[in-house]
Amino acid sequence: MARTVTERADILPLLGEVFREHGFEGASLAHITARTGLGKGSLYHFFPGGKEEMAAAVLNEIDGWFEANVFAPLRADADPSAAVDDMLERTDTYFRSGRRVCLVGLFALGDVRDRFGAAVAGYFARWRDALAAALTRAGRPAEDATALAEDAVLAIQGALVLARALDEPAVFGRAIERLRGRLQVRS
Amino acid sequence: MARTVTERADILPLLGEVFREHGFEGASLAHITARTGLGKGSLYHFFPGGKEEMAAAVLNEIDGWFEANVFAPLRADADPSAAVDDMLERTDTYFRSGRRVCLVGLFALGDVRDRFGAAVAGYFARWRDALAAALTRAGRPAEDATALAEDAVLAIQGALVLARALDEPAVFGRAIERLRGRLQVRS
DNA sequence: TAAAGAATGGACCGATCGGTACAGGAGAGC
DNA sequence: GCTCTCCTGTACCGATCGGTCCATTCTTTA
Repeated sequence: MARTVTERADILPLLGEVFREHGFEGASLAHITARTGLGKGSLYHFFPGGKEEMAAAVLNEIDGWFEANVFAPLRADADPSAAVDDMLERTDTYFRSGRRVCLVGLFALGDVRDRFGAAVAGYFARWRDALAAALTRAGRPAEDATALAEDAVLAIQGALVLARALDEPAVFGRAIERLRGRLQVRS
Repeated sequence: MARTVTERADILPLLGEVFREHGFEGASLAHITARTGLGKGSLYHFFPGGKEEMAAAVLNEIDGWFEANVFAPLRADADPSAAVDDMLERTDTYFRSGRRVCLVGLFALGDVRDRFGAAVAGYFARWRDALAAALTRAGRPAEDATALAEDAVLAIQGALVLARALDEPAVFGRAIERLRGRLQVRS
């Protein structure tokens, strides 16, 4: 049989797309095989745990990307307010300016939250705390930093919901722009 | 056979619960019959269009509630800033202080958005516009009012996502509190 | 009290679900 | 060439899916 020299990591983005489009329950094996081009045999070879393991792997990959590209810089970058700006820019790019849904947020709303609860909660908690740390380092009082950080993370999620609900991606860009103003260090 | 003198309207809240818990795809007829106590015969008697008609009816009921209790007052109440306060309070009550998910937002994220696109978009658009109208009437410049309204609607949705993701309902209350400050008429 | 229509439960349908089993082809090492 | 491991497609499984159908029962009306 044809061998498709596929790496497990190569198909994670495709799996992510399927879960984003259909949710966990709606992402049937038929959808997954169609999108990835892999038969069930290959799929279960790479992910013996089935759909659950696939979703966990995708969540883990997303988490890793944000940890490396967003959270870590917020916590440790020499220039905290530049790190905040970078966060907004990378977030806008990642979510394709509001045309892409947040898989973690999607899972949070559904009943799969119970299955991936720790991963989902950890992702948002670390985002919020890393942003609060950056704002504190930038000179904000701790209390303001915490509130602002929570507000920013929540606004990003809400903007994704509203952009998709209204089928108006520009909503997301406007929200990011407002956040830029709100998170800026007051001079 | 036992007759359960049920009104169609009486089971809408139960249907809402099932859709909220499992999403559209996940809300199986088995779940629905279990929750409502109605057999498939009765269900299809009330909703000949099946699940799709059930979901549409639930969305319509939700929309009606918000239209009467939130949107209309925002547009026409004599005291616009009191209407804004009422909106926040009723929203907090409706979403059980962050313990309840927004079905419209949930549908917006999933692939069912395409099926109920008009209802979903209409709900959020009318919320945003009604709030903008109230803020304008309260003396805000039109541009500020529009931006503030969009930001508030989006923050409510995001707060619901984050509250559920972190399993921390208090997130919602804090978001509402911040909105109260942001939407207040500056004296 | 009899006929009509609304409401009801559940058997049943074909399709699809997630998952398993397995036979066999491709490539690496020898 | 041989073997051994890795990968692959697919036939198949029981369970469940949304939906149809119908005999039966209850309520209403006259």
